[in-house]
Amino acid sequence: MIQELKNNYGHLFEDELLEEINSVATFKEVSEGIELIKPGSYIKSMPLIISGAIKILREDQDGDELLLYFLERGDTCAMTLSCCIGHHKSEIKAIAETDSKLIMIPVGKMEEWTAKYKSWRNFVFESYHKRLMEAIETIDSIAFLKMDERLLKYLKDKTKVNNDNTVNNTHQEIAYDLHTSRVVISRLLKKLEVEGKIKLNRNSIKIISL
Amino acid sequence: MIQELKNNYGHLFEDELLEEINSVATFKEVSEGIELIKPGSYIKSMPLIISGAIKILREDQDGDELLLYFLERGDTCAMTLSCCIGHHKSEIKAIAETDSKLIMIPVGKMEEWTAKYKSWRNFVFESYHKRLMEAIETIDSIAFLKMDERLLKYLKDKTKVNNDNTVNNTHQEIAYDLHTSRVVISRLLKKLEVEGKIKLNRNSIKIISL
DNA sequence: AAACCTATGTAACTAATGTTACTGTGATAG
DNA sequence: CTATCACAGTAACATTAGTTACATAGGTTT
Repeated sequence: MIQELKNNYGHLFEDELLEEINSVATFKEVSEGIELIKPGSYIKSMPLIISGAIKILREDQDGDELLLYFLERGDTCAMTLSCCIGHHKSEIKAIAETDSKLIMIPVGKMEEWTAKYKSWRNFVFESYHKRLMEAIETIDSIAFLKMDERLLKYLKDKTKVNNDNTVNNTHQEIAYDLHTSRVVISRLLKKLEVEGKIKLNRNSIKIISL
Repeated sequence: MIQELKNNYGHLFEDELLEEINSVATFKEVSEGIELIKPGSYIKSMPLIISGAIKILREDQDGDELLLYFLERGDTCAMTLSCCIGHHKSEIKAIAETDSKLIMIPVGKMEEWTAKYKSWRNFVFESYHKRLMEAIETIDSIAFLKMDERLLKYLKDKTKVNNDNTVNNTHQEIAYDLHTSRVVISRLLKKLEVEGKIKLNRNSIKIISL
């Protein structure tokens, strides 16, 4: 694990901290589709993402969903941070977007390290900043963009986090993420196909040029 | 200023920190409508809010606006925090919603205090958490609510932060905050009036029961 | 191959929101 | 007093998004 840590977080944390992480953290591999965090649950450890991608969703009372953002290599979950520190319940849902490798840090250490290591504090603050910006970017999308533009942005984001120019999702799955209906997504995707920007297949969408 | 500090932040910070704040911070009074932060600007000091309320807005390229949330007594601006620490530009706009009293803390001290005072760290983390939650609540509103429900929520929030059950805004101003058009707001407000929930006047809306 | 399931395509319709255009009204400056 | 202006009311229409309903296509199971 220490090697994974050094490769991915070596430029951020000093050796002493890397050693500490190595001695208390546990390594975790998750498969695509695994639910990591449920809304309403308490969280006992904080993930550092080594590889893969995690999808962060908001869920309302009726179970309606909305994609907030993706976490990638080098990221951590700001919601988890604040839940841990403030002992709040989780307000979001996290699902492995792809097979992913994580390093799980026990809650107790985090507090300790914010006092002890400047690099850790910076990492935590930077994480909060990034997440707040992602949340605001999501607000921008919903508030200022129309559904066709949101769909385009979604496809772009997907190809980026999956590092694959084929999006392996059904129209229904996309509709859930964007909080709209399957018919709307099918309609707009068809429009994009007619425009030559994508090629539609069963269970997948080949991106040609966005 | 020390008295204002103790009254409003005494339960959060230890005496030593209160003294430090008192010795380096400056007191600032702003009138309703004053723009405190422009998008794109760099920020040199961080506000602790003593009284009043600050409106935080997002602005897109076209100058279209959207209300994100309000800051009140005891709050600080998480965007400012992360801008200061990460030396990013401001991504938001802040306007005094009411006449407000602020204590401005120079950027340099913040970093220092996060190492030195546990209470300060907790305050900063708690602020981030609150702001992230507010941003997500805003996402909920836009994504899951229809315009009439958003308007109701807006009126409720307004009466709360202003501590006044008359909302002193034109329909156009409300339309800007909710990123819609004046006609839409007039239409929905009229509906609320017919339902007996509000009383419309020129430049103001009397809340009867929401 | 028949039966079945899931995903997608599409038409027709409804609902919500946004736009344009015009009217009326209260406040106020000259 | 009246000209002007900002604000609000409302109708008519356009656009976008959501809904219902059904057809078809591809893949799987039996």
